[in-house]
Amino acid sequence: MVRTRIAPSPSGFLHIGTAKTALYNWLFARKNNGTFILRLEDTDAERTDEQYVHGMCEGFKWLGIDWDEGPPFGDVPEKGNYGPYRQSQRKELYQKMAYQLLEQGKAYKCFCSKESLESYKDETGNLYYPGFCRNLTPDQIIEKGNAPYVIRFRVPEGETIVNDLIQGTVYFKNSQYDDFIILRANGDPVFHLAVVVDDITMKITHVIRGDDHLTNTPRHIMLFNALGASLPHYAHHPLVHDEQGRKFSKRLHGANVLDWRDDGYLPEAIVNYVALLGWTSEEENREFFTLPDLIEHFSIERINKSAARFDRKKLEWLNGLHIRNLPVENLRERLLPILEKHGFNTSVKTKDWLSKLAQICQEKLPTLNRVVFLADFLFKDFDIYETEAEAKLWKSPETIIIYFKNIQDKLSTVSTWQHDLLKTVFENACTELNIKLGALVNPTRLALTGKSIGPGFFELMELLGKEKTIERLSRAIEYLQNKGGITRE
RNA sequence: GGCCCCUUCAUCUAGCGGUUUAGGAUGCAGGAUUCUCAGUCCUGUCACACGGGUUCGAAUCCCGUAGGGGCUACCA
Repeated sequence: MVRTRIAPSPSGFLHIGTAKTALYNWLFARKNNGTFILRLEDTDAERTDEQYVHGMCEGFKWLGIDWDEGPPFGDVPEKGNYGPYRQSQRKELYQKMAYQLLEQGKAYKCFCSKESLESYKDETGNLYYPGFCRNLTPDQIIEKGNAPYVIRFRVPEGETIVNDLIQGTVYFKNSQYDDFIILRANGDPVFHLAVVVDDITMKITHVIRGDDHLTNTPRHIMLFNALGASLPHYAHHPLVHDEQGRKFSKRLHGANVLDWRDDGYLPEAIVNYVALLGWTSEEENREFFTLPDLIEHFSIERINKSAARFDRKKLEWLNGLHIRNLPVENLRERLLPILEKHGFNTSVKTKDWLSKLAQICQEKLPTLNRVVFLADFLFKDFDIYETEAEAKLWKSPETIIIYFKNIQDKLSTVSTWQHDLLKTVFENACTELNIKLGALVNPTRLALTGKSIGPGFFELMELLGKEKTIERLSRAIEYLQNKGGITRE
């Protein structure tokens, strides 16, 4: 039975890198009918904040990464039989294990204060615990009385081998690790102990995580061995870099997964893109994957060893692809909150009307938010015409006025306001005026929408409605007459 | 600094000793379609970090060099 986990520290929002790790763990579990566990590594009370806990869970939910076992979230109570799933609630367990190691002589009490150790560094200038308390006699320990102490792990001699599913076999000399602390003076566990104890007790079979943990893994393996537990399989994947090739800083927009939601990206696209950042399908040249597709094709063997840069442009392309892949009704529902957020009242429109809106915008949307630009004129009147377009399309106001009056007359007699019929009306007008369709459509688009670009013209006019169309034509004619007057002076 | 990992077009990558004039995608440039934009289709642009080996033969294996990243806390 495969059991994987994502173990974030709730000291910030859901980082894109954490999302990648979560996704890989989730995919691997789903692929193997295993269990995916969410565990919060909140042993550092200083840095933990409930709002981050909430943001992370919300982020996972948004991405579609659900957990089979994990702490309570919102209305959902704790799930799973290996809880609690917050390290802050498992302190006694860690202490028990630490003292077990202490009794077995695999760990020892260290009475050195942090300050007193500051001057001890290795040849290279790094702090390195010289082992002052490593061989204290029982009498010496009794002498210390109630002096505060930490528990340090007695790092054994020899070497530790990491057999990694992605990195291969990596050798580490134990001598490069000093006797690290496993239990702090205040009784809190340190990350390494907590991780190992949890992975043991939660019966984790596969630890998939960022390769920033690769050099921590020997410590973990030594602890597993000391605790007499068998090792999980390890898979260390490369980190996600920003567009400059550097570590994806938390301060950067986009580091927070929910930034993408706010920017109008689909969770499907984020998941697809992030999966591709360091993994390829065995199916060559395929890039479009839904979550079920990913479950079907995912394999650890095809994860790369080199770090990948984040590329917004490619994400945007993929996002457009996923938007176009959505059934129109689905797209409509996703567009509604965005429209509402911009103050457009969608409740006065029919479902059918809104579906048509989604349909005429669908192939033009790189992001959902773009709908605001493409369709704002359908919800509110505008006060200015796009300047450049006006200069280009309404170069000779007198002529345009003639066009507009002509088409306005014809439109006012149309009884079935439907795009195909409207097109015919325009075609007739063009024949009559002896101009090409574009020569009439483009200036009219500016009159109706205030812009030179937008959805298909006849479709847009259908949604605008007869009354608004006639009204905006009148407004444009009036505007052009005034303008013409000024130029004549 | 030490230890560990990485290095194919601008970017994500395929490639796992001969099938490679190194393939795909994004981007960029151009063309076609067209009521604008977009989409779609077509064409073009662009790479094996460097230096040594091994081999009949290397992007693929080995060793150096350079560059990038990670770890090096009573953070995780």
